[in-house]
Amino acid sequence: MDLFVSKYLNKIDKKGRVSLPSSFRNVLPKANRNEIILYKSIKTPSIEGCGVGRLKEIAKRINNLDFFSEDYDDFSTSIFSEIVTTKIDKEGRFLIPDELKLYASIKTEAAFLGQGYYFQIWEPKKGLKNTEDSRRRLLNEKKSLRMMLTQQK
Amino acid sequence: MDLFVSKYLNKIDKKGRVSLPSSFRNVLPKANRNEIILYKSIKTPSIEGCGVGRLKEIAKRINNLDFFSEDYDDFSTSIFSEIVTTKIDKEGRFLIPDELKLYASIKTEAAFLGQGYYFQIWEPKKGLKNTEDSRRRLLNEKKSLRMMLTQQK
DNA sequence: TGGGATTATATGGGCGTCAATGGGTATATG
DNA sequence: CATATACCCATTGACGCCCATATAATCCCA
Repeated sequence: MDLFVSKYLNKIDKKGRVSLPSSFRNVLPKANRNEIILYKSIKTPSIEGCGVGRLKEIAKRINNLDFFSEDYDDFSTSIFSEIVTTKIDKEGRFLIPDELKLYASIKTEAAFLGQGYYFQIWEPKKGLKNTEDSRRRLLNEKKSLRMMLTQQK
Repeated sequence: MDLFVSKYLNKIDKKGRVSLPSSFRNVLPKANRNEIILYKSIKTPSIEGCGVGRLKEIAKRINNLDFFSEDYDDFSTSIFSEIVTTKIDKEGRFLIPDELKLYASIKTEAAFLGQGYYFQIWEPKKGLKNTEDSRRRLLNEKKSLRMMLTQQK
C-alpha cells in the first residue's frame, strides 16, 4: 500500500516525540524514510505532512513561475518558509515544532488521519469532530457516499 | 534536503555576527560552504541570500528578460551591483553589512525565511507580517495555493 | 487450529553531540 | 595606531542516537 490510510491515536512524550504510525512510515519511499515535511493545513486547524519527495515537486512547479512576478514571491514565501522538515528517528518518532502544535492545539496526544497522498495530524477531539462533520456534509448534500463507494469505474 | 525551507529566528551579537541556520548551511555545496552572497530584495525590505552557485541562475533569469526593456537594466543593476559576498566562520556565523541591515531595518534579531533556492533575512516583525500578507493574497485572490500543495504530479 | 514463542510497534529514559550564542585575543587594514 | 574582522575557546540547551520495556501482532509447529 502506497497511500496514507486509516487513523491512529499516538502519545506525545515528555521530549515532544511522537511515533509516526508504522503504516505511514511504510508509505515513505525507502530512500528517504527518515525525513518528512510538515506544514499548516490551509483549510483546517491541523497539520499536514508527507514525504520530502512532494517538496521537490512543489519546488519545481514554483520554479516555473515568472521569476519576477508577485506570485512567485507569494508562493515561495507561503510554501517554503512555512514548511518544516523533521527527522524520523530509528524508532519511527519525530518532533512536531511548537508553532505547528500551537496552530493545531496539540498537546499530549496526536490523531493521525490518512488522506491518501498526504496525512493530517489533529488534536484528537477536533479531529473526531472534523471527520463527523465531513461525513455529515457528504450525506446531507446527497453526494451519496454509498454511491461513491460502490460505484464501479 | 537541498532546498532552503522553514524559518528561524536568530540573534545578532555585539560584534554583529549572526548564525546562518544549520539547515541552511547544509544546503550550500560542500565545496563552498564558507561563503554566501547577499543582496537587497527588489520587492521587499529584506535581504536575500544564497550560495555563490546560484549567481549563474540569477544571471540566466535576468538574461531572459527583454534585453531592450527598462526592466533589464534595472534588474541587472539592482541585483548585480548590490551583491556582496560574506564569509561564514567556523561556528557558522557571518556579518551582515551595515547597508543591508539598514535596508531591512534589522537591528538585534534576524528572521531567516526559506524560499527554496534562496532565502530571505527579515526584521522579525516585518517578516511575520509579510508572510501573513503573502498567504492572505494567495488564499483570497487566487485559490491556487491548495492546488500547489496537494496536486499530484 | 490452538497456543506458546517470536517479532514489531509504541513508548520511556540516559547520554553524548551539535547548534546557537558569548567573549577574548591575534591580526589585518587603512 | 585604531577599528574591524578572523580565529580560538567556552557555555548551555536542544536534539540525535542508543538501549530498555510493555503491549500487540504474527508466526510456527505440533
